[in-house]
Amino acid sequence: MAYNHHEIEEKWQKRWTEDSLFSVDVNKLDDKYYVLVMFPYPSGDKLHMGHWYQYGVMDTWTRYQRMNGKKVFFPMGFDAFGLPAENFAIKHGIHPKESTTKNANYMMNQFKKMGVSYNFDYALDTSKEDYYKWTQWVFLELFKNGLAYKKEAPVNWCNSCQTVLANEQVKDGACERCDSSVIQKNLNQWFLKITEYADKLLSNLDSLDWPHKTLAMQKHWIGKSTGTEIEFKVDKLDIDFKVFTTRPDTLHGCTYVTFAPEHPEVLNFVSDSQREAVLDYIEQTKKVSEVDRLTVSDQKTGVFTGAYAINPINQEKVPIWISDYVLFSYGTGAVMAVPAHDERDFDFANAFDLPIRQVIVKKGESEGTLDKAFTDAGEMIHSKKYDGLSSLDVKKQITDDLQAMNKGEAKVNFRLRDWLISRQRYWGSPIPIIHCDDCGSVPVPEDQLPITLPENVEFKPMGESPLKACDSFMNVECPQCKKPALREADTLDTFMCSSWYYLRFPNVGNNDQAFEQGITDKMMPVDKYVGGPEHACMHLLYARFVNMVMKDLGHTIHEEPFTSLTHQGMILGSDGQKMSKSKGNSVSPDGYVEDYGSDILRLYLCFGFSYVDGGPWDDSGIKSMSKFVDRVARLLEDQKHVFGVSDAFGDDLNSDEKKLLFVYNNSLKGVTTDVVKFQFNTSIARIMELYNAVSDYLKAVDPDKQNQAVLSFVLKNLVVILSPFLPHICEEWWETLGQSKSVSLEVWPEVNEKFLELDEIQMAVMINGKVREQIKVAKDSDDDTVFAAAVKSTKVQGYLEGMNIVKKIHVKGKLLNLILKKA
RNA sequence: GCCCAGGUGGCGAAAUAGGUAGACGCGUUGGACUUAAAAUCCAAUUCCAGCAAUGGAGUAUCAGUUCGAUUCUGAUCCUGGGUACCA
Repeated sequence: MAYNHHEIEEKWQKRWTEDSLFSVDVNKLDDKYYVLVMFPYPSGDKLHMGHWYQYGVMDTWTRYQRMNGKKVFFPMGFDAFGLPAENFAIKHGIHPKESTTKNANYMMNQFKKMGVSYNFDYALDTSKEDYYKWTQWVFLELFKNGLAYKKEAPVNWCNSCQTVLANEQVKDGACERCDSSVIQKNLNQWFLKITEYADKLLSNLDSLDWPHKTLAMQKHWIGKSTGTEIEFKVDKLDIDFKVFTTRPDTLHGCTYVTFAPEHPEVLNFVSDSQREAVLDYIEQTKKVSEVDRLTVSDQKTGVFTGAYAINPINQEKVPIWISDYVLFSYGTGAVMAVPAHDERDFDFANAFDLPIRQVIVKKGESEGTLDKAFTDAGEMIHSKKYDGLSSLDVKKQITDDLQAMNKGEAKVNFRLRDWLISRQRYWGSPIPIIHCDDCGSVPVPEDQLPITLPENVEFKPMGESPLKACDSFMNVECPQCKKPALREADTLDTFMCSSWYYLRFPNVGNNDQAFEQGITDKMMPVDKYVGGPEHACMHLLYARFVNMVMKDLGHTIHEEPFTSLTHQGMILGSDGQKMSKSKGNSVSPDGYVEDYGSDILRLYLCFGFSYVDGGPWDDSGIKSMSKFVDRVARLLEDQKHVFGVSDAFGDDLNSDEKKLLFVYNNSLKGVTTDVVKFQFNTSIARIMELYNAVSDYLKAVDPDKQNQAVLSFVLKNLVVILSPFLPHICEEWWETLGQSKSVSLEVWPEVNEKFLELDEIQMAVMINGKVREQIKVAKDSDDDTVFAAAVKSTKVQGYLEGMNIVKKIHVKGKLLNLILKKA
């Protein structure tokens, strides 16, 4: 049963398409099972080994689900807008539309050659008008409901990409895409109010079947913190300001107040004598922030403003400073400094000789000199009426008291910031807004969508959107007052495209709506979503947000888009480093597909790694996959004669046959439970055990005594079980064995527990916790029987000599442990 | 610094409601077949000692709980991921 992988791959791919074997019609699909793998970017690198790992192995998983009766919807598309195509265009002078279309077509072809069972009828491309028309619609829905707004704000600017970035797209102060350093710029940009959904984004996490790690990352990224907002007054001036603190219990220990340097209020109370120093410092931080305000240093800097604040709890007058350790963008941009109980305040107070007053001590201890801030809870001191109380209780009391005085209230703050979606780049969806001098930002009427991206544009990055230079695009009339107006020139962050694509898939081809509620409510949520962990705080957060908004606007009934999430691991270069062109360690799958075939590469990717971990690429194992498949092929060839025989066998089985059926059922059980858990490596190990058992049986039993019915049964099912892992080869085998229907239409076999119960079991005999002997006993033997069997062994007797048995521990079916002591 | 994972043979990895550590595979070694090689088949393979039977050690390190710990508890070290003054 030798095979030519080129021929059979082509043959079966063609057959699958002709017979529409994996096609579904979402209109007729009830009780759906929506499987989605994060769609790729159509880059010039085509499908690389990582893609194969992600898409090939997930296809196996999906084929398995289908054979288990799931009515699978498994679409695929391209996240085609984005910087790489644009940069490629700038470098080589090929239009992004041309290069992405070419790459997408090529990659789609690769998918087909891979033999994946996608619903190709539902493919989409985010850079095509029939898709981005609706991305623009999604934006307008947000805009019309007050969730999109434009504001002047300090934003992250990547000089190399010549565009702004959302907070999530900045990693360690560097651009997530190109790794060059990010600076701050004040610009007027579009934001989406994701912060309005912070609470729901956080609380819903508990209901998701997602990796613990990812939930933790999102939780941390959202960063909810519960505290108190306290109103201070500037001494001698009619200025009030608020500070946010999670430790209102330390309010009596506040010995100064610090403002962020860019806080506009500062200029209203700075004293004349300090004005110059303050302005200097503000200038200085502007410069520093452009270099690396990101690096945390213990060396605190700051300047006294000459003004004083009045602490509302005790009317105490404390100095107001400015320092860059206070962030303008978080809380109120000003903090009450309690050096005794906050590490940053402590460092600052020491640097500038400010007083440190301890107001909490460890319970039962008295006040001492602090060599660092005491941040734990404890017992109140120097806090007037609160003295002696537990600081934990005082948090609430003091907040209540402040509220009664109208000087404060409980407040929740989030670390999450609004999502910046403007990009000063060409290759993205235009933002459907028209700027009119009289009417302001006017949404493009829905019937005018899509705002088509013009093709004849000079798209060299110049710090502002290339569309700005395209007069025919820019000049329009205002939809409201009909006066001349200008289009928004920025394009949408590509994360906007991928934030709703799962809603579009079941609706591909619908030209009247982004998604039809009847279909969407039926098809959503995605039952299994798979993709890389690098999207934990970007795509996965944005998608949840957009879906939530769509639900609140009544377009869908599901609040969470992805019920269950799994991250595949990453295939690294053989040097253990992330594969990249610049490191020269990337590995192409194409050569292996050519030499061994798509099935063998897929099998190796399943077997050689644990799926969620990934690991360095090493091709020394791929040959062994090929050898294994050859062995199975030879076995089937040798046993060809049994396939004409009925596979019905009776109860009259000898021990060899029972043994074979034990391994068969045990392997099947293992594969059945492991595949759903993404443990493809152990699944294949179980199948190899089955092969070994068959081969042992054939060696142990004379050919004329071999039970052909049992063999026929086991071998047929071996092909069935292998088929999700080797889709083409198994189809070919299945056909050769005389089957007329596709093997992928077979129902996954059921485990027969009867054969997993053995009459006689092997047990370990331990002496003082060490395994010394193996005995065989009937199953369900009681303590005495097992003990009797154990002491029959001369080896055990040797250990017992001159010893007393102190204790016997019998774990049924597993072991007997004898605890001995010298007599 | 903080948070979260993880550390098991020469290698990829299995096994955790506490119960025979190393399944399955790679590699290596020996053997069969062959004029020879490849392919295939058989056997061995955690380490140390021993011809062997066998004995001892062993799941990052050190303690602890237990008849019994890769699994539970505490401390330490290392690797990876996240985060970076969030008040």
